[in-house]
Amino acid sequence: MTNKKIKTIFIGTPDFGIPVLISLISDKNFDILGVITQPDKKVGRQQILTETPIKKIASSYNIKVWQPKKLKEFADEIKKLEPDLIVVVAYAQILPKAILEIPKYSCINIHGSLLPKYRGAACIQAAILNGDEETGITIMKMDEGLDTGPIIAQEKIAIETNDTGEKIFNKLSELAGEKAAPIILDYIDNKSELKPQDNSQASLTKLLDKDDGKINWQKSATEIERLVRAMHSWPGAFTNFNSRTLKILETDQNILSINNRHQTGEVFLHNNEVAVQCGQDALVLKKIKLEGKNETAAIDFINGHRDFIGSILR
RNA sequence: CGCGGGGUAGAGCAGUUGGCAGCUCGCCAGGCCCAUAACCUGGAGGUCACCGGUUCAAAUCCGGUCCCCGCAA
Repeated sequence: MTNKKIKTIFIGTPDFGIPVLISLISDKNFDILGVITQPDKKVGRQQILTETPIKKIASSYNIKVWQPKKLKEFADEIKKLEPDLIVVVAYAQILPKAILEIPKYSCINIHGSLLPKYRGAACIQAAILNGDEETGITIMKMDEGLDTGPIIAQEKIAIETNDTGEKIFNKLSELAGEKAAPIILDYIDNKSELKPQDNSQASLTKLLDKDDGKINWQKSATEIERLVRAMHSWPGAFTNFNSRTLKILETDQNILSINNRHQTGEVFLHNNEVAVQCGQDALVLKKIKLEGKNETAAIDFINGHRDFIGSILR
């Protein structure tokens, strides 16, 4: 074991990396030289300039924060710091070669899928959309590609039938926080075996767009049920009712095998529950939210919107 | 000052030429029925977000405050 502290730079932006950052800060083996995160952005209804979640945490621990617009232009600065290790968790930029070469223990990335499946940004949602029964985190040594580096370790979790994108996000985030430090220490002590990724099994996920949450009722109820869970809580699954955006927050996990009795997208009552006809089978709505209104149980929603039953969602 | 919707009974919503506050569901009581989540009758339940103004009279008009939400980012 090294008797000197490992001089480490942490790079990340959203909440996802917080547990990892905190575990590294708390671990006496690491000396966090500083944190690199995205520049502050205007956020929310009031367009308030807001710090990234990682910046808030770093600041609260009095850790130096840098927010370069382009990482490439910051390579020289990093070099001067002489880091032994760089840990990247969800930064949203690819690290240039000039930076990858700096730390002697290289750059390590923690990714929210079981690579080589679901490289890229929407890895967590992809696992739910595809109906996978498990997902996990991959800790890997970075190379110049997007999530293509050799794997140091993987940790799996099961995807429950009621798991949403947000829940998996949190579970994986916590899992990463627990496992990151010990796995990285093993790696530095040369106790881990690096396995190259099998590129033939690789898949790529693109960054989610708001429109990715738009429901196409032509699809099967099974697919839409997964979409609703995967997109929760951002960007959220939505449809259109009376020219207003209607968010579908939660559906019943049990699909109704009902076909040919209603038009696609038609809302109907079934066993005192609100259902929508899909391209294949039908889906029972549980929680919905109309634009400008609060979250509502679907069955309560119809009390004040008598025309909902029988309407066609588009 | 980014744009926009909203706050009315336990829930979901109507209700602005100012004039006794309504609907659907739920709840309570009774009735019908072999029976019911069905149906009928009756009932309870509101400081109309808050503060101030105009008026004989404000949920409604005017000014201000708080809170919730959609878009955009």
